[in-house]
Amino acid sequence: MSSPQPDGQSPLDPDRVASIGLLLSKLGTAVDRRLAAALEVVQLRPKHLGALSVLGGHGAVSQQALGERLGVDASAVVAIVDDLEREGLARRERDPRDRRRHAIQVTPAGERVLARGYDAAGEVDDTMLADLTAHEREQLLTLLLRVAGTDPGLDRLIRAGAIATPAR
Amino acid sequence: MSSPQPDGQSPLDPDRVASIGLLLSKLGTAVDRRLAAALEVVQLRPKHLGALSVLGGHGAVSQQALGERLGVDASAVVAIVDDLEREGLARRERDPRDRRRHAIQVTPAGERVLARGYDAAGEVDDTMLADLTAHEREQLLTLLLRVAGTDPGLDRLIRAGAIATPAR
DNA sequence: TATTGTTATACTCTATAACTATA
DNA sequence: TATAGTTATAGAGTATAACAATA
Repeated sequence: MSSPQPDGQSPLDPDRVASIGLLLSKLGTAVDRRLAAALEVVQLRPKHLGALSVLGGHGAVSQQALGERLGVDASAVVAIVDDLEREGLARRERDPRDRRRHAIQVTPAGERVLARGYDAAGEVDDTMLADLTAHEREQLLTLLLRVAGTDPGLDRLIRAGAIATPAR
Repeated sequence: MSSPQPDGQSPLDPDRVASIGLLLSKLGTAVDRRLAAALEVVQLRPKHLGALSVLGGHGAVSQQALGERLGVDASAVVAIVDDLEREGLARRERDPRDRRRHAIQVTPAGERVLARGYDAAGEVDDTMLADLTAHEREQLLTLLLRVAGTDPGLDRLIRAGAIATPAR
């Protein structure tokens, strides 16, 4: 093995420097895996949590609007809402003022599942951020939000509430 | 348009708190998209850059070892090495001491493409981290590395060199 | 004509199981 | 028997185009 560093410092080759982008990419997939596992108890997938999260709170939303906020294609929204409706977590209702539109409503059951989904996301945070102090978490969040702000799609997603959970 | 916020400028609801995990997940996919786009000029996909990065420097590596370090399945390694070999970026050679094993070697062309891949990753970093000072980048990297350290698979990946690029 | 939702399709990525050749 | 590599296959995610209903 290569010589390890004394404390939590990185054992990276000093001639090389880490790419934060590559690290974010790998961290993202690791989080996805953990999140998917944590959501299994609620029989939800990450995309459903994202959709419920954006829908929750905001009254009725069209599928078009939901897709824009989530940054996913309209055809993908159909599949997601199909799933939510089949599980009784959301309802499609025709918008009487524009009968092309569906107004998606989260059901009370959907709100309850959403709350449990938030718990699952909180567990993932607590597990992965266990070594960080509250101050460090705050620092990390602030920096990540600033990075996300440089990406219009991410910015929209965040403003739409896709990463917000109720204060605990 | 009966949303509580007047326009798209709404900050986060004070009654809700952002999940760093959810944010990391979304950031990861955003980075993936940008990285994939930046790598198109080299006709490389992110997974190929990851493989070349782990292979580069470490002489000959078996596909088994490569898969473990990348955290991907052996069958996926076959496809990746197939791609690299077809493009002349790596070679499979039988290990004479155990003829079941392949020793994967990066070719000089592979090293050149790897260098350009690193450039692409650097561009993604520079774009997404443009608003951060050098000190803040350092802070962010340190925090992210500590978070990654809590995940055995990520830790292995990082130690194998999957996120390292040459110092610039 | 344009827009909303829908369906069909295709391509990528990932994971699993079965097969082969070597050990 | 066990291991390294390979192949086939199935599932989920994502993106595009074509279509029906409605505006």
